[in-house]
Amino acid sequence: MSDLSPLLRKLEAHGKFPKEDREAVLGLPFTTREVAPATYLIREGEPPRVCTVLLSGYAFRHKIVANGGRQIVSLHIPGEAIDFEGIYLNCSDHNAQALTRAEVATIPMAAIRRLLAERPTFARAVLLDMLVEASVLREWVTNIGRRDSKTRLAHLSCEFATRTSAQGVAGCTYELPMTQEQIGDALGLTSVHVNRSIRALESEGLITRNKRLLNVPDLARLREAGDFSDLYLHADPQHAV
Amino acid sequence: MSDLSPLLRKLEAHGKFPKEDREAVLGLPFTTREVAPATYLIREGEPPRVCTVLLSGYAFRHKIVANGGRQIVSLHIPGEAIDFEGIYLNCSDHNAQALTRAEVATIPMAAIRRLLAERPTFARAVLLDMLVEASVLREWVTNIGRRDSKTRLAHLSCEFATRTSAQGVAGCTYELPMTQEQIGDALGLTSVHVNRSIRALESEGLITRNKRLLNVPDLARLREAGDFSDLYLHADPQHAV
DNA sequence: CGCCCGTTTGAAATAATTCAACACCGGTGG
DNA sequence: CCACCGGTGTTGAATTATTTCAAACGGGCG
Repeated sequence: MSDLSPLLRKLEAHGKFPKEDREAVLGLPFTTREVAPATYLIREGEPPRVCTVLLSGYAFRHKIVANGGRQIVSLHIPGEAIDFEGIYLNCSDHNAQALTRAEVATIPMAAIRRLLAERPTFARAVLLDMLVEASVLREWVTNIGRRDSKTRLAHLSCEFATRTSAQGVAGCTYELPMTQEQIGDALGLTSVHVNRSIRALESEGLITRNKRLLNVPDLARLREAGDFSDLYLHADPQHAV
Repeated sequence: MSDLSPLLRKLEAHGKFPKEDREAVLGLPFTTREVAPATYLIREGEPPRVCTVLLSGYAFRHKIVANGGRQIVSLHIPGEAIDFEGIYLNCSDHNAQALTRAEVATIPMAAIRRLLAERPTFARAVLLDMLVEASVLREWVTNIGRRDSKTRLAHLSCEFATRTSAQGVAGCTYELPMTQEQIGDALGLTSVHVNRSIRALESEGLITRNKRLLNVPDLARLREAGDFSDLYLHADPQHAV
């Protein structure tokens, strides 16, 4: 049986919870289900009644623009709650879909709100999570707005490698479970250009590939190429007060 | 004498505070100062000891990339706190500067944290503010990643018009207090291209200008051109639970 | 085996940048 | 008072990055 421990692990990343908060999180009511790739988890415009947490697998959020284009605005790894905004906002401003086959838990939003009011450490962790999410979004704005395609791609690779390994999901060889079209939608590029950028990084020896299994022989060099600093991820516990 | 009422007004946008929270916010210790345009309010890498609130004037946050480019990641109007992330993160991941001459209040971060622990309505408003900020950032990612220059510019104009008029700062003729270079840095474009896009909007009759004073004769048309929906601003009190 | 989705590649078209020059305007100092 | 100055806005021409369109390829799966 699966439980909410991935969520707890994520929330405790910046500081361990006291016993009561720990138990309160693990004691939240929830149901789980297994979903196929591309299953919608949130739909823009709908009121969120439940909070969805990724227990395993990956997910992404996206928005659609007038000309039909799609922009992926965030990627999510196991342990992450993908709709904390539903806590106080009653209208979703974006969509979310599973990227891979995934196991998700759904928690009634009311239970989350109650915990927020009763358990200060939990409330703190949720706010902290939002602060970090905003920081990541600022970096995405910067990445898309001011870096060329190769740099953008290298940056995204570094971010993914860093986040997954911090959560113990993957090491320096990892699967980037996205099609090139999805990568393009995340970087504000077309899939064709993503393909050319990937091959450029490959030919420079910055990455090697075996279908979607990425290998980064020299992370330092890729970070250099991607203008990547992990400061914005605020993953270092020392960086939280 | 200026006080923190602009901050209170902003925090109360989604729901009035009870008397105690109200007084607690207005009773926060603070100092004010007048700053010139371009004055740095936050520097990347530095630990935030104080929380800076805009009482009047405008400000922006930005990040610098390896090739020297700058990306503006958010704009701020009176009443907004520009570094809530300092609440729990002890290292700034971006810079902030005044856009215009501005009056800013600085509040010791410790006082904010104390209030967060003691006044639930205040804590809720701060979390809500972060949720909305994240939503705006997602829209910026989308705007920069997937819309062409004219649409991007129209969108930014609509956002600015909507946000300022919601705070009672301006109406449908308003000053966009940015140079074309700054607009470019906000949209991921060059100043030259911003200029051409502005003139294109002008020639289509979507905006008229008198130096930096913008006039929008038909907001509905500009919204159409900018693929703008104000849903993501979550300004409607009904949208908050 | 054949089909479908995703990848790869080339060539042409387009959006945006770069570089350069000039106009404008408010402010400052002679 | 005028001349100059620096920052901003405007414009054109050349260049570059990225997109678009189209076609072929490959591999996994029914």
